[in-house]
Amino acid sequence: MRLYSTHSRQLEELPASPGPIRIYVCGPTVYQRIHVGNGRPFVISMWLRRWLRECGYEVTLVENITDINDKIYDAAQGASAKLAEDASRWYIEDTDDLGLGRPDHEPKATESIAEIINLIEELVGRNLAYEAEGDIYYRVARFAEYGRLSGQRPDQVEEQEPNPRKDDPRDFALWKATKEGEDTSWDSPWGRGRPGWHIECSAMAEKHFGPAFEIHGGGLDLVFPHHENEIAQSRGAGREFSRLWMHNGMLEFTGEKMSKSVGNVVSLRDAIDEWGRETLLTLFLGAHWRKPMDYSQEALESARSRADGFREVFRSRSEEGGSWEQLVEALDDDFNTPQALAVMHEWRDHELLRRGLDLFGLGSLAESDEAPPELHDLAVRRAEARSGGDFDSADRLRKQIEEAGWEVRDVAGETGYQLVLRR
RNA sequence: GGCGCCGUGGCCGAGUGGUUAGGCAGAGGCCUGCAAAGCCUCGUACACCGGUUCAAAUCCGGUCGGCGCCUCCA
Repeated sequence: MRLYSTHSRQLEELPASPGPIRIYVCGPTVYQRIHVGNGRPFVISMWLRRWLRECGYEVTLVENITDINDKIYDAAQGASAKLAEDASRWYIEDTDDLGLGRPDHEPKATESIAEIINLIEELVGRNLAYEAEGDIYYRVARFAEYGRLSGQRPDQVEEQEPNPRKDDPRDFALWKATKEGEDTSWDSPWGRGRPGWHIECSAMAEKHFGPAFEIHGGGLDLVFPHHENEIAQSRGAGREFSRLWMHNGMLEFTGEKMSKSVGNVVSLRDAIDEWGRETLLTLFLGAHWRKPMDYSQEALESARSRADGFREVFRSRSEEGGSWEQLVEALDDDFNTPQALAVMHEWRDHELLRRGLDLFGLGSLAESDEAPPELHDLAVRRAEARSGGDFDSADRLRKQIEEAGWEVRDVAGETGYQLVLRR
């Protein structure tokens, strides 16, 4: 199987299966309900894990929850521990409702403080980091590879607000001394404080995988500085770190990135409640993981129609044709889910299609809806009315059935019928 | 300004040198008491300008446009 890596900017062949594939994905910073865009790396990584296991790999998926962050302090107003805990729970609840299962491990930054401090000490010991008034900063200029992942050259990075504690404006914080208004902090060799934004991922990846692993994932917007800094920390400390970098494209809302800072967000919770998990997953499936994805009314309606189309297949006769190999071909080529979706649309073999949909958590589309007995009574009465030529009664009965949320369809034969739940 | 991704028929979206993508929407037809569903038929698309080639959506160069990142971001 081949996957595109941001680092090499080309497709890379995965080691042959069977073999271990360790995947670390950057999960969300939790300070409110996550939005649909935050759900994309979760969905993609869960699908990828299923597919790699299908291919015979031994996959371990670690997806962190960052529960220490400036945003949390800002949003919590003195109750950051509580907010982080609540928001972590919302995240689990909302992604659970996608029906794709859970990653193998979901470490939290707050549960990895010891590892974080150890790693920082090591970086200080290697003279890659320095202390300044209780803060610890990474010395970017000392790490020759800095900028390799993002293609940024350190001297071209725009200068930010000057921070007098930094030797160099490009240096980034590994540890921040506690400031007023911050209600969560830990002891460290440099006094009370808390980790900077990037160090937790380096520490947690190593905690679960050791010095090297196969795949690191996350949103495209994390390439710089987040992942660049992770590389600086981990490789600076002598670890090989990730071999392949997968960055998923952003969700767009009227041509603009869906982002909390832009304010054009739809929560995953609302999206699931309004459209259902099947429509949402079908929408995700129709966009290649590396490309931007349009989240719009039209796109959702189209996805819903596609999902309904699969339901229809299971309502008609199963027919031979199509092969699993078609799906393998699509997914082995950079995990091309839009191609996989196109392939499945051609399948009329129930068993084959169900297996394909199952892979993406859409096996529920194969399940038929069982109408309540009273609707069957109405449908039978309608069929009788029809065969007796009483079409006024038949139409009235059909309307009654529709009002109950179901659709009655005639099936070959005078009294045959099918009841279908309207969605 | 720097780094990167991308521009395919009404819309979404595969496709990296020659062969049908697929879906959604739409039109016509078959079927049907009428419907619904299904099935059949219908679109000759690849931003623009050059170049390479027997052959280019696909390779090369340029132009225009969109999007992301450049220390809050999935």
